[in-house]
Amino acid sequence: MTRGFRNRSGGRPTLEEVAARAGVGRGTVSRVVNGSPRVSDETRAAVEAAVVELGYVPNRAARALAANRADAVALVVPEVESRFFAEPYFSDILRGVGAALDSTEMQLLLTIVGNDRERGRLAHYLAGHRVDGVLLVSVRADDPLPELLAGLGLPTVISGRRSEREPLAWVDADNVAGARGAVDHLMARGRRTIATITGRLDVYGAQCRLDGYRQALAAAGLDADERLIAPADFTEAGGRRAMTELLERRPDLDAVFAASDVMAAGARQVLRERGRSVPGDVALVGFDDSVIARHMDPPLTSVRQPIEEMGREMARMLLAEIADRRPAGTRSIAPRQVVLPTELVTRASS
Amino acid sequence: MTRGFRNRSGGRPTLEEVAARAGVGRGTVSRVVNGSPRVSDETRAAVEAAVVELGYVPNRAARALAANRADAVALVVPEVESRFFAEPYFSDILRGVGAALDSTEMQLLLTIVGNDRERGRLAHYLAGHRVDGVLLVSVRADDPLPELLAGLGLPTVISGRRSEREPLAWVDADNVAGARGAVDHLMARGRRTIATITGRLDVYGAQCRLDGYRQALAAAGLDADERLIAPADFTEAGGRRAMTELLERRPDLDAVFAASDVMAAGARQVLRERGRSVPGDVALVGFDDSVIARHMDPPLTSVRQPIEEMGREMARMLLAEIADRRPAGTRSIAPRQVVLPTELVTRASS
DNA sequence: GGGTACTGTGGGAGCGCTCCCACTTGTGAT
DNA sequence: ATCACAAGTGGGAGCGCTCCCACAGTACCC
Repeated sequence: MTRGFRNRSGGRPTLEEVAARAGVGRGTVSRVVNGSPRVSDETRAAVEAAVVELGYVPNRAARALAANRADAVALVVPEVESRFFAEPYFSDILRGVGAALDSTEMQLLLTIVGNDRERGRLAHYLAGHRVDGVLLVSVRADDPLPELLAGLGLPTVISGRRSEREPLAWVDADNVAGARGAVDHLMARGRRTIATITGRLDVYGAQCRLDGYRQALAAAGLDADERLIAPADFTEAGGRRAMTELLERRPDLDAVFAASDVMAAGARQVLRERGRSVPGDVALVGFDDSVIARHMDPPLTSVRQPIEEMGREMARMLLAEIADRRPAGTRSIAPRQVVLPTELVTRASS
Repeated sequence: MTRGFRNRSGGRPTLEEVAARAGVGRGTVSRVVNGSPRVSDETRAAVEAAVVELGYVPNRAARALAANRADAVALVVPEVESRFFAEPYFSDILRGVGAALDSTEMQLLLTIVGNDRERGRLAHYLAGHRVDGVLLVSVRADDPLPELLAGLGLPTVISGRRSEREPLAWVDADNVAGARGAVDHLMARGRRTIATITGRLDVYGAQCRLDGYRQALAAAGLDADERLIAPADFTEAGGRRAMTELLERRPDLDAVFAASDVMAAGARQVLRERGRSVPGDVALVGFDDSVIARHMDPPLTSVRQPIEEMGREMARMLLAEIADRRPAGTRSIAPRQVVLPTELVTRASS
């Protein structure tokens, strides 16, 4: 069985060969493969048959070169590698992004930038026109990466606003409503003196959670004593410190809303040391619904963020943004902000 | 400031422009950029200056198309996503692979195939000539993936032989020597009745660890009682079961070598229930040096595999293999098998 | 002096696509 | 019948590279 013709790429069929087989021109095959509507049904069927018979798979590089695109997006995580693997947050995001990209020809590049050297490499890399867009996750407020990307003119979607006026396209959980829901839940359980332990208030999300706390109390016409608010920093030690303060200032408190599970864990320790039972004396609610929430004693009521869904949404937005920048676009005015609802997971601590 | 000329790719300079700037031909710039030695020093300097001035970065797609390659390799993990994130093994491998690829133009594609549908997608993807090689990690003996890759003629490196006669290029830890070292250590501590809990013996690595155990005993002229060998399956429950058996068959044993830390943890539980102290009554050694080894009570002596180094070595091998298949190759006869030494991490359990 | 061998260099051809323009038909309005 | 216009199609040009052949220049040997 001799096959006279064989192209360079090891026998892989090209567009041209498919065209010959189907008895049509190159352009037509291209249209079919790319799902253009301007092809008659019979021609389309003939081409599709040829594609299957020959086992044709488009050459990525040729397509990318001709169309001046990369067919790839990067998921950039400005975080040390160890944290990337330690936090379930990232695996959830990755799963969501992966799911959204699954039905696409888009390739996902995972980029973990742990230091400034790697940040420089990434910048150089992106300048080389190797991705069509960037998904930015877990960015600190002072990171120069977003500005850098904006400078390159690369479509970018960020997870979690960095401020109220986030210039980049973003998706975020509804931190305000989540916090409000947590406090409402506490009030519904009959608690009246509800304290809160906040995250670092230079982080926008922490600010939102505090706002939600305030809104809930205000709506219920409850005591809005500032002594019930203890600022911390998202760490366990911070949670301990804040809880200690709170107990000193308002020994009569009967509930605590912590802006993260980790801080709630710190608070729990102090509560135990001081002989306050949970939820008997003090009800406790956290935020994030992380693994530790399930493993605490008693298990912690917590506000769950739809992380995977956030990842999926980010990818969708980015895809839309990329499509919008392409010449022959079905210019769809992609949304540039998406807020996803949170969910209160009730457990024994409240 | 009007710039008369602007190419399609948004002002990114091309080879041609660099050539014009440096006053040389296209070929010469290509040679410089690709590190060919056949360029005079002065020409090279001129070109390099032009590259820097223009901020030239080669267009990946064009290069891939012209050179008929992908400039990317895939790290394929046939495992459900949750396990990928749960096991530190993968993050270590990834770190090693990343390190080896860092100095390269090679892009790393992380592919987690959790089921047969995804396996099919991967096959189609790879058929599309999108990677130059594949790194295969954590493959079960009955997985069809390796054969599939071999069929595609893709350079492939696997971590851990699947059998003694592994046809693919592989890198593996020295399981035999690791096990032997563990048992030697136990003997040096004065133990004489040393049992072992094996992994699934259809896994080649488990077989090797058992061999190492046997070799160590044989070399010392010690009791090679088959009743001291309890087969298990790498799980904690299996470790418990095996330990229970062992205690029934040889209540006089004074040491146990488990072929994984997880099984050692199971054994530890049974030992505690039966009132045997560790290491007082029974010394315990595990394998893998995983997180749980450090967190056990007492901390577990364990055989450490150089996982990150294995990842690095895999990437090196793959790169060499790919280079060997390229036409104008410095045909270097890349090694196709690498065995890396293990290391005994001594802790309080022995 | 003419060969022979290098080293260094320029540039044509071509990789497999997409884009777009030109062309052929078919359809309906005039 | 004529024109206008859409739908459907073929194929040229060109994306930015690499490969390779041709050729100039220099060096060395008989």
